[in-house]
Amino acid sequence: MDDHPLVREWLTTLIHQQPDLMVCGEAESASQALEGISTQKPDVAIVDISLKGASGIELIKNLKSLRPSVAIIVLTMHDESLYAERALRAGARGYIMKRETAKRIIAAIRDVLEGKLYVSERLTKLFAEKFVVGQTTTVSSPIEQLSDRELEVFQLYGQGCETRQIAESLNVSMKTVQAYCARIKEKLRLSNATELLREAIRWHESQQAK
Amino acid sequence: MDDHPLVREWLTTLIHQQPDLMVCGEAESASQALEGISTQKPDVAIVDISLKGASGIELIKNLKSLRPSVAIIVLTMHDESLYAERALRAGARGYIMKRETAKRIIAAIRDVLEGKLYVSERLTKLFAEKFVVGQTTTVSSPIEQLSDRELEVFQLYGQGCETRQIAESLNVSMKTVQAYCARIKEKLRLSNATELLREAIRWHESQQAK
DNA sequence: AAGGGATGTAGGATTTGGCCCTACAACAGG
DNA sequence: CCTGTTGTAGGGCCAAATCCTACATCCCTT
Repeated sequence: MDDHPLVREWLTTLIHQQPDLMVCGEAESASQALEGISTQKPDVAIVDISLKGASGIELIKNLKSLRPSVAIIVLTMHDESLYAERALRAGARGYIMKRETAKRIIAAIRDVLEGKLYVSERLTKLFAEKFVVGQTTTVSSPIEQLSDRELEVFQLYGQGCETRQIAESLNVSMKTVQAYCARIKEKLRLSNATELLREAIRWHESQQAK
Repeated sequence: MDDHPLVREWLTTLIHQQPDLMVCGEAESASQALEGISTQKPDVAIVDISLKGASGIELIKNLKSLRPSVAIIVLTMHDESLYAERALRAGARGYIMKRETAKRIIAAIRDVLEGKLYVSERLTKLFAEKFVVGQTTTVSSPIEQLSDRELEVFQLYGQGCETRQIAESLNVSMKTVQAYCARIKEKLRLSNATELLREAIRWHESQQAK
């Protein structure tokens, strides 16, 4: 599932070229995906975590709880160092960036079908290191300290959303969003909404640039 | 040219399926693109404006000045309402979002090869309207339309000031600053304070970069 | 010269949203 | 088991955004 028809088309073609794989459905949005997965019962679901509306992490959690048997692969342009860990903790079995080659993607699908975890070599090492160290060190950016939900609202602010819109797109009350804001401000040591907004926008722009 | 091999692969395949079109090169970065275009002399260049390093708009300008005969199509995930105008003013002949279908993309290439401009219907209308309304004086950036005072507050917002501080440093009442805001929003077609702040910060950062 | 639009300035009224405090259930980890 | 973190949200207060209106200046055009 991906919200760019282009990428979906490409992926479908690619997978069809493999004798042992088959595409049983595509989806543009989270709800479509959930529906398709219910009726088609695939072994693997490939999702982008930058979907319209809310977060992909949330989607993964939903998928996982509704259809635990479906292995989820995240295919996205977002940088792995920030999202991979969250995605995997949320229940994904693979994380691959769009900048990887076709071969890799097929390899990832095969790995995951066999029950293995698929992540880049770089990440494997990083996880291993983190595991050994016990997470005490390596806080490169305070943004990593944000919880999933906090990060979501942070991102949405960065995209130019307002509190109301964020609340709507996450299906929670504005009060909740404001509570997240308070926690974000605490974690990032920001003193007011303007600063938060500024940081969110900066961060968003810098992500964009990658 | 695109920095996701995936998208490049897909595009190449797609174009090769057309009997009348041919891919003569790919590039991952701006410099590669300039080099490839110099040696291969294509009729059309398809570029993403979210490349590593500098701005894609800048790249378009460079391409345009170095190889005026190459028609440029922007293929990107960035929202047209924000970038299309800049891209076209910078010299591109087409703007299409990745979320469009393959057909559209091929159609865009054909249109541009024939010397036509390719933009979405929505944008066509928007441009037409803008044109009719006037604006004969080629405003390369709508920011140039701002009056002195308006620009001052815009800049101050971009630097991270808040309304109160701006009012103080200009020695006027907050009311006045708010009035400027209203006019800025009108001129830049922004609908609320958050958007204004976003644009101000963006603009500030981009000035910084120069 | 007169009239019209843009500009600098600001008040009033209303709504929205930010901010502080509190709360509570679920879950995770020590 | 207890404590901390996370997701969720209500109440109340007040600052700020929004909407409307106003008016003096200055510049441009008819």
